[in-house]
Amino acid sequence: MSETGDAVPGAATARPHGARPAPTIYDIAQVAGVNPSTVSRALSKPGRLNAKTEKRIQDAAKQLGYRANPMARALPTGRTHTLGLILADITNPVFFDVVRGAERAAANAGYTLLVAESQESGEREAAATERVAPSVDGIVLGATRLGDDQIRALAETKPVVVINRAVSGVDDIVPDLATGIDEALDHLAELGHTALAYLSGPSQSWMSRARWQLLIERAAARGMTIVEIGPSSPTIEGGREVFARVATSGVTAVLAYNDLMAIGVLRAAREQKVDVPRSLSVVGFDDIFGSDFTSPALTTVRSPLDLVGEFAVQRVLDRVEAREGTAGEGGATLSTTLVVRDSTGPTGK
Amino acid sequence: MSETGDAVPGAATARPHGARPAPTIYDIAQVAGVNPSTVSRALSKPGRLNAKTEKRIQDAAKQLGYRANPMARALPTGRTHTLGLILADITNPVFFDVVRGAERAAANAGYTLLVAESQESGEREAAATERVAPSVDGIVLGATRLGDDQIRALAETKPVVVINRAVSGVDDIVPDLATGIDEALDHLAELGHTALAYLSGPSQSWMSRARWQLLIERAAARGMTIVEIGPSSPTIEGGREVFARVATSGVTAVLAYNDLMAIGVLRAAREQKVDVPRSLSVVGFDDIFGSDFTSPALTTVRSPLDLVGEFAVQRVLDRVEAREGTAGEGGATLSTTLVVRDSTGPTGK
DNA sequence: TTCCATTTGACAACCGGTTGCCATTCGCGT
DNA sequence: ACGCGAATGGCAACCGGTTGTCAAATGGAA
Repeated sequence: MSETGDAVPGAATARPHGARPAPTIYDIAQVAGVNPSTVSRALSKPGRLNAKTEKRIQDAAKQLGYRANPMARALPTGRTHTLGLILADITNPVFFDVVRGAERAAANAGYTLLVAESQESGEREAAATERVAPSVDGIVLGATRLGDDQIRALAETKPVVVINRAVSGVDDIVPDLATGIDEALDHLAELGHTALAYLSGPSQSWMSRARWQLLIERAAARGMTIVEIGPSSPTIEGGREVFARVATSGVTAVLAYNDLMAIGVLRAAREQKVDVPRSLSVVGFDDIFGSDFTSPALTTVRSPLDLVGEFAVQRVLDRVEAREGTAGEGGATLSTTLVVRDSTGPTGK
Repeated sequence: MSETGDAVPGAATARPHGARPAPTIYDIAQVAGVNPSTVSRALSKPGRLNAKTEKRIQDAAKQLGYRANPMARALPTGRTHTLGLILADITNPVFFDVVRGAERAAANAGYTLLVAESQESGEREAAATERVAPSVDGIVLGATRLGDDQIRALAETKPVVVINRAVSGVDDIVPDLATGIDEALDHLAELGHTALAYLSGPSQSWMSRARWQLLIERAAARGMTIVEIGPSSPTIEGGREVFARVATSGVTAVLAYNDLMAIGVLRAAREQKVDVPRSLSVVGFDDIFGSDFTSPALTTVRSPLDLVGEFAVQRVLDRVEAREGTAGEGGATLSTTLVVRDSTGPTGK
């Protein structure tokens, strides 16, 4: 007889929060009159057991309000059903959609998302990664400050997918920049622009360099000229600061590394009484939240960031579950597009 | 000698990902020549052991690159060192700072944050909560769709703190609305406004009602009149839709339930050629990211959302660690303030 | 040197599941 | 009615820590 949960001797059940302990498979086993291992099988491998027995167990589980203890399950299996998402800065609007897409994909697969922030610091990021790594099955790294070697080392530990960056030997999800850049250049060409400037972001930014590379290449193909101005801080302030150099560069249109910088340019232009888009066309990248609040509303190259998050999670999951996944294989579905708003217009000439 | 990370002896068992198994206290015990339990004590209760032994063990741990397995630790102790943050909508900019503040507070305390999103659906939220609850020590609930009873039931299971809402019997962190509202009304009064309108959000929104209650009370005290227009969707679209009713209501200033709605009003006003602030002053709530991108830039009542997140986590932690915490006790440090920008001005009269 | 009070650290049980192995039972064909 | 193979479910070990108990070792005092 000896009751299971009640008269536990030494335990004294001095629970932290005074709640009664959650039911376990042992409780269910007792109610259903079977062995705990049978309960485990009934719950995790439907069909393995006699239908009647299985039903009896499931009824008991339901009746007791049973919820499997994830920790207990993770211990022998090594699988936590949790994924880590590590971001340089949660408040950076670029990541909003990434987080949402990732969260959704994870939830759909029955996984939970652990979000950690590195506050733009390499050390903190390393610390955050170390803290998160042991309790997740896989990791999505966004705008990481980690070095290639650190990332590769991590990737040998568990499945890792990098977003918006490429690290040789590590999976990545990067939207296809070419489509959006082509559209943007075509758009500017149509409006008569031939002399462009690129306002580059931080010099270490993989994405800033990638955009710049593609821009020179594609601008050249169209017979347009383009100069790089920067690098500078990828913020509103950064954009504002380089405005003077834009104004004196003689270009009629600028593409900023990101929307924040583009907004900075817009502001500086307004302060200097430079008319956008009449005297200067401005194009951003990312289409972050709020980029249509500005006046003029910002024309920008939109990345499907929610899909980036979603695909990144799917890719990690493919690896975790050892299936030959091809989530988001080929940038086709991850193409970027130009969102034309009011910050671009015909050249003043 | 023996370099740190290199010759880790790992047994190279066929792991899912091919990685060598993480070192355990058993490995350390073997290296240090002691019993595993001794290792456990050396690592978790410094001082309990002979200094020499302790050092030897710690050296071995360092050499092996030991990281405690959180699951294994959580199993006997019941403490996961993880906190759950459940939000209705991660992409709602109002939560950005909450997430950041919460993440920081959690990280500082050595805790990890588990973020889940309910996608504005009560069912999904219940599901998300159920999924998250077993693996966290406490929960912060933001903009929840759960009923009071559900929340109370959850709160009996583990420490719960609700933000931006009050549920009797459950801890909450709500900024002090009065300070900001007083400032806003004083500001409008100074500008000559006497007839105001409040654009209310969803009728079930606790926060929308709370703001409205305070507004009538404080407006009356100043001899101002105020009418409620709404309820409507707390979005840009929602704000735009009620603009017609604002225009015909005869008021000279509106306070919108949140910035998104205020921005909607700004847009509709521009479309209708209504000059803001000359013909109409507009005040928002929250000071979300991007609310200064608009033109005119939005005057808004700012809530210290990062502190809300931070205090909520601290409060949960106080309960989790059973200390008599008083984090954020008294709204003093959580006062709201008016951010005056360009959407408010003297009445046209 | 002897004896006792303290340290120190080993043993083993336990947290709540999972899973390989094996004995039993069942159903079926003949 | 009998024999056989497959279906079923019990047993026990294990995942990696934590912790109560207790014996051994240590040190100090007499």
